[in-house]
Amino acid sequence: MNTSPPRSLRHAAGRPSPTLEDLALAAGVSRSTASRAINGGDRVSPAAQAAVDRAVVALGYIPNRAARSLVTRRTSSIALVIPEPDVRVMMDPFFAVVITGITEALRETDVQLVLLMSRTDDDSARTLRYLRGGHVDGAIVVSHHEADSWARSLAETGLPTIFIGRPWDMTFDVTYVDTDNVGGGKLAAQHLSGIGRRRLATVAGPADMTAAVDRLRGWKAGLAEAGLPEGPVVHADFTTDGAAAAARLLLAEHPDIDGIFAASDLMALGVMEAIQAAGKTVPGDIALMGYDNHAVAETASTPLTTITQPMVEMAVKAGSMLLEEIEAPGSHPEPVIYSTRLVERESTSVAPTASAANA
Amino acid sequence: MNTSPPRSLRHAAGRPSPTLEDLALAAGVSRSTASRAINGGDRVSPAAQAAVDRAVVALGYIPNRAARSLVTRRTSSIALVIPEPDVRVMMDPFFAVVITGITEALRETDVQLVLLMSRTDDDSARTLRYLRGGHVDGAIVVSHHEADSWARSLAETGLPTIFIGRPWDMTFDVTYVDTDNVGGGKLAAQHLSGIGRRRLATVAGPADMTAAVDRLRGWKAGLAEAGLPEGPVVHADFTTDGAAAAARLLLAEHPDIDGIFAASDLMALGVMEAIQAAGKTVPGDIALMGYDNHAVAETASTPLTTITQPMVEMAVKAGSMLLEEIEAPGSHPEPVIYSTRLVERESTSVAPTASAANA
DNA sequence: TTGTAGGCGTTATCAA
DNA sequence: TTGATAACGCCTACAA
Repeated sequence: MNTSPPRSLRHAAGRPSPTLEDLALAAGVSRSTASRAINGGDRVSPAAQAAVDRAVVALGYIPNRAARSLVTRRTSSIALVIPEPDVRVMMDPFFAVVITGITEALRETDVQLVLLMSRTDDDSARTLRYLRGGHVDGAIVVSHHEADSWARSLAETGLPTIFIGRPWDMTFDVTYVDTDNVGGGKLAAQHLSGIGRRRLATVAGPADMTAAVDRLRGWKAGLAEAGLPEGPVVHADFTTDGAAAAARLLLAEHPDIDGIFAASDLMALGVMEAIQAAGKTVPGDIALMGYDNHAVAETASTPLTTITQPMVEMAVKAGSMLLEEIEAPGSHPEPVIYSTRLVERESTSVAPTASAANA
Repeated sequence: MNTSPPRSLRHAAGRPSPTLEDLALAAGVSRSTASRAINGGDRVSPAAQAAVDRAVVALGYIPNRAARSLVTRRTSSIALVIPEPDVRVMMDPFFAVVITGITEALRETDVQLVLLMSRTDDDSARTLRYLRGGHVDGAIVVSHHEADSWARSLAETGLPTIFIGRPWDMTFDVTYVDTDNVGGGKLAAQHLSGIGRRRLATVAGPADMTAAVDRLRGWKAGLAEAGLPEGPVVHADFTTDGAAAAARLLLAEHPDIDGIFAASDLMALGVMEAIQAAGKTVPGDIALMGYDNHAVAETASTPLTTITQPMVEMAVKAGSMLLEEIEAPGSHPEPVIYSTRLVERESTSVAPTASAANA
C-alpha cells in the first residue's frame, strides 16, 4: 500500500514568516505568554496583551496551522464529501447552494472547507483514508445513492458527521438534515387532485435515491388521502431527457392521463416536451407539476407549478450542526427536516390558458 | 488584531492513530527507515520496504499531515478562491465545472482542494491572510470583477497562483487560463453578418468583467471586418432579467434591428422575452445568439445558436499548471487560451421557421 | 543501507 | 500572571 504523496509539492522560497518566537521577542515576553495572548488572552496582563497585539500587526504574524494542529489535534477544517460519480449531476445548482450555505455557516469561524469529490471507488477509498486520517475535524456528506456506504464507514471512524439528505443506511443513527420530501410529494397530490384532476401519474426519480423515494411515498399517500387510485408510476434519472423518454412511454400507455407530477423541475421540462410531442397541451389537457423550484421552473415556456424547499437554510444548518457536534462530541443532535411549500404557476392553472396553444 | 480562532474545535477522543514510531516498531526498523520507505522508498532495502509495507496495512497507518507539513513546509493542499459576492452568480454552472476540472487535475495527487469564498471585504481580508499564512501550496483564483485586486495581492505573497479568466490587472504578469472571448465575439459577428443580417446590436455583459469586455471587443472587430457599423451596445449583468430590461430599451430605440448578440445564453433568454413581448419573432424578425453553450441554450423554446468553449479542459489545465508551478517555482508558464466554436441552432436559422410563431 | 539526533512552530504542564 | 520545558509526529542531515 502506497501512503506516499503521488506527487510532491515544493514551496517557493520566500522570506520566512515570523514565528511565535519572533513575536515573543518583539513583544518582550516569553513564548508562552505570547501564545496565551494570541489564544483568547487568558491569564495575561493587559500590558503583555497590548505588547503582543502590537507585535502581531508589526510583524504580520500568522500562526502556523500545522504546528498548532500537531499539538492541539484540531485541524480547523471540515470536509464536504460529494460521492457523485456523474459530472452532470454536479452541475445541479444544488451543490452550489450546499457549498454556499456551508460557507455561510463557517463565516465567523476560522474553519476552512475542503472539498472531497469521489467519483470512482478508488477515489472513495482515498477520501475515506483522508477522513480517517484526522485531517479534518468533521465532515458533511451529501448523501444520495443507495450504493455508497458512507454512513457506515463514517460512523465507524467516529468522526463528527452530518448528512445532507437522509442517508439510506439508518442503522447507525446518523445525524442529518433534509427537506420533507414525503410532505412535498403529498402536496403535489393534494394540489393536482384539488384542481379537479383525477387520472394522475408521476414520473418519479431514481429508486436508489432517498429524495426520490420519499417524494414518491408522499405522492402515493396524498393520492390515497384524496381517495384516488395510485395511478401509473414511471422512473427516470432526474434529467430532462430521461424524463422525456419515460413520459413518452407513459403517455402512450395511458392516453387519458390529465395530471402528471414530475419529481424534479428538470424532469418536468422533459415531460412537457413529451406532452407537446403527443399533441397535447399543458395545462389544458394535462396539468404538470415539477419539484425543487429550480430557476427553469419560472422561465419554462409554460411556467411550472412546483414545490419549493429552503435549501440554503438547510445547508447552513448542516454547517452549524457540524460545528456544534465538533465542539460537543457525543451530543447526537436530532435530525432536522425542513418543510416544503407549493408554488403555483401556469402549468396547473385550472382553466386552459393561452399558453396551451404552444403545443 | 485578533489572530485566534473565533471558535475552537475539540476533537472526539478516539483510539489514537499509530505514529511513525509505532510503524517502525511493528516493522522492526528505525523511524528513519520507516519514513524513507513511506516516502518513495529511496535507499531502503527490499526487505525493509516489505516489512514497512506490511506494517502499514497491519496498523492502518496514515501519515500525520500536520507533522509532515511542519517540517516539509508543504501542505499538500491548494486553494480555490472565489471572490464572488453574489450568491446567484455562484449558481452558474461555471463554478461546478471549475471545481470538477480542478478536482480532476488533482486526482492522481494527494493534494486537497480547499474552498475560499469571500463575499465581503472582511472575508477577503481573512482569505488573504489564510493565503499568506502558508496554509496552502498554491491558489487558483476565479477572476471576474475589476474591483478585486487579487492579482496584486497574490503576486506580492509570491504564492504560486493561476487565474481562471484573464485578470484585470495585468501589470504583474500573472499566469492564467482563459477562453478566447475576443475570438468568440468575433465569431458571433461573423455568423450574424454571414446569414445576411445587417442591423446588428449586442447586449454585452458587465463592463467590469474581462470576459464581457473581451467578447464585446471581438464583436466590434468582427463587425468592422464585415464592413458593418458598430451598432447599438447595451450592457446587462449576465442575468436573464437584466438582459430582458436592457433589450426592451434597445428594441424601443432601434425597432429596425434584425440581429442581436447576447453575451451569454442566460441573457439571450431575457432578450428573447423582450423580442417576443415586442411582438417580434426569433429568428424571423430578429436572429438571436447567445454565448456559453449553457444547457438552457438547447432547451429554450427556440434553441439558441451560441458559442461553446472547453470549460472543463480549461479548469483541468488550471489545476495541472498550478501543480507544475508549485513543483518548479519561478517557472512562469505562459497563459493558455482556449479557442471557441460556433454552435448553430434555430435562433439564427436563415429562413423563418415554424417556431417563430411562438411569439 | 541503516540508525541517531535534532528541529519544524505551537500548545500544555507546572513551578516560580 | 509568567516563563522554562516537554511534547506533538515527522523528516533529514549526518554518522555509522
